[in-house]
This record gives sequence, structure tokens and C-alpha cells, in this order.
Amino acid sequence: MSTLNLTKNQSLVLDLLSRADQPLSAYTILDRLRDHGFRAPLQVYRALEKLQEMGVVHRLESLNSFVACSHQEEACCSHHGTVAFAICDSCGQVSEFHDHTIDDRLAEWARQKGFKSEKTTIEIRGLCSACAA
Amino acid sequence: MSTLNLTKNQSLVLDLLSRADQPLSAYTILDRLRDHGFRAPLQVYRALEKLQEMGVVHRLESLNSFVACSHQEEACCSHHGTVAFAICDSCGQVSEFHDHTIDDRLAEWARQKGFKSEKTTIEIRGLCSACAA
DNA sequence: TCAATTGATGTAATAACATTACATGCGTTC
DNA sequence: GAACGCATGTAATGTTATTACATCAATTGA
Ligand SMILES: [Zn+2]
Ligand SMILES: [Zn+2]
Ligand SMILES: [Zn+2]
Ligand SMILES: [Zn+2]
Repeated sequence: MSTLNLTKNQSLVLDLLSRADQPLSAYTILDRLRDHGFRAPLQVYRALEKLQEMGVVHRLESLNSFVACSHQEEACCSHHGTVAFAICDSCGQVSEFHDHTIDDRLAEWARQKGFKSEKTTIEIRGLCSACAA
Repeated sequence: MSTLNLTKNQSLVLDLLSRADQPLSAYTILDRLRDHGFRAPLQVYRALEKLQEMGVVHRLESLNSFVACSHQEEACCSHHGTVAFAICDSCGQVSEFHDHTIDDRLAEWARQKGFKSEKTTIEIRGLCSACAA
């Protein structure tokens, strides 16, 4: 199933996350979708699992929350590899970015150690420019 | 209070983590310290909080678990800055390392965006060399 | 056609992780 | 020794995630 062919529950969750101005927890999503028939956590977690597999939603490990992908298809690369998140602890704004040099350094460390990387998490907590001012 | 002057509860938690061959959750720590008088989660969380402040214990966000610091005081630097963790999903082994280039790239991104970084999490999940073989 | 399969869904119960609130004990300071 | 700071103890609650089981619809292929 592609991004263009989501189930009803998946669409509801993705739409909600896309409109949110900050990460949402699974239970916040549940609460906000009660009017649309959501009754149990599993409905949310199942939708999130699929959306993450599709790469259109990311889990923020340090927040136990989820965001819609805001990865910009920039000129430098086309695929969605490892990304980093900068999370403002004041306003909740999340910036998603990637950096080839970081990727390369992590890959080089893994190569030297014989470590087989499956998934990399990079999250910076702090204050965005607006909130730090 | 320095590393050399821990309270009883802090010592018990740090000793347990230091001897563990994999990350431990707060509740696992609680269970293993019941014989030493631990009765409630808060005893564990309070000790962990202080130990983290001292820098002798780290929280692994992607596992909701904790490890004793294994940072090696190498020739290249003396302070305990941002570190990365490679976590084997098979045997639980955790490798803690740091990379100045990664630090620099993240700092440069933050500088450009005016983001004030407070704490950075880098965790690689995968298979260690022994388990990948 | 219709049984078998697959994948999405619904519901309840439970497990796992973390915090709040309040009380107690125990040194140090003045 | 009163006041204070700080570590501790205990109970209750809040938050996040999973397991188990049942139902439903679309697909498939004998
Ligand atoms: Zn993305
Ligand atoms: Zn902000
Ligand atoms: Zn360390
Ligand atoms: Zn391993």
C-alpha cells in the first residue's frame, strides 16, 4: 500500500499529524480521533506502525511521540535515509534534516567495528531560534 | 556529590548497572534490588537521575533502559560530551563512542538555524559483529 | 461457487514505564 | 534546638505500549 492508498484509520492519523504543529503522543492521537470512531490504543498504534513503514511518519524516541515526515526532497539526495531531528522543548517545533557527513561517519564507525546498523536515531533537544531569543 | 561519594541507593544502582552485560530497565533494577531494600520505582528513578547528572549512567531512549558509562578517556579529549551508542538487538551489547566530526556537524547545523542544543541523543540499533556473523 | 487466505478492524485486558503527592529521617547551620 | 536542605520511604496515579481474541471484507484459486 502506497502513500496514495491509505486505509481510513491510517489517513485519519496521518492527516492529524500533518496538521499538528508539534509531535503528538499515541494517546493524544487517540483522544483527538474519538469523534472519528477511534476507541482503543491499538487502532492508533497499528496505523502508526504502517505509516512509519511507509516513511511518512517518524517516532521521536526521546518524546515517545510521533510526527509527520517533513523531509524535504532536496537536490542533494532522493531517498529517505537517516535523518536527525531538532526538537524545541519550549514550543514543540521539530526540524527534520539529514547530513551526509554524519551518515558517513556513523557508517565508517560501523564498518570498523563490524556492526550491522539497522536503524539510527538522532535527536537534539533544545530551544529553537524563536524560543531561545 | 562526586562519583566517589554516592548515597547507598545510588551505589547499589550503579554497581548493578556496572556489572550488567546489557541495558537494564528501571523496573528490572527495582526487581534485582529488592533484597537490598528497594520497594518502589521512585527509589530507582531518583538514583538514576543523580547518576545521570554525574555522567556515570546514560539513558538509552530507544530502549527505555539505562547503562553504566563506558566512555573511555581517550587521548583525543577529556570531557564527556555528546556520545553515540551502538546497541545490539540480539545480545544487548552497547558500545559507547564519540566522534568530533559528528559533533561539529550537529553544532554547525544548530549555529546556522539558531538552535540552542541542550542534549543530543544518537543511538544505532542493529547487530554487533558477533551476532551479525 | 465457495473454502482458504490475507489483511484490516474492533474490543478488552494487561503489561511496562514514569511521575506526583505526601510523610519521615537525619545531618548541618546558626 | 529550631530551621534548613537533602536523601529516603510509601502509596497512588498517570502515561505509554502490547497481548489475546473475535470479526469482517476482499482476494484467490480449486
Ligand atoms: Zn522524514
Ligand atoms: Zn521553540
Ligand atoms: Zn558515558
Ligand atoms: Zn550482539
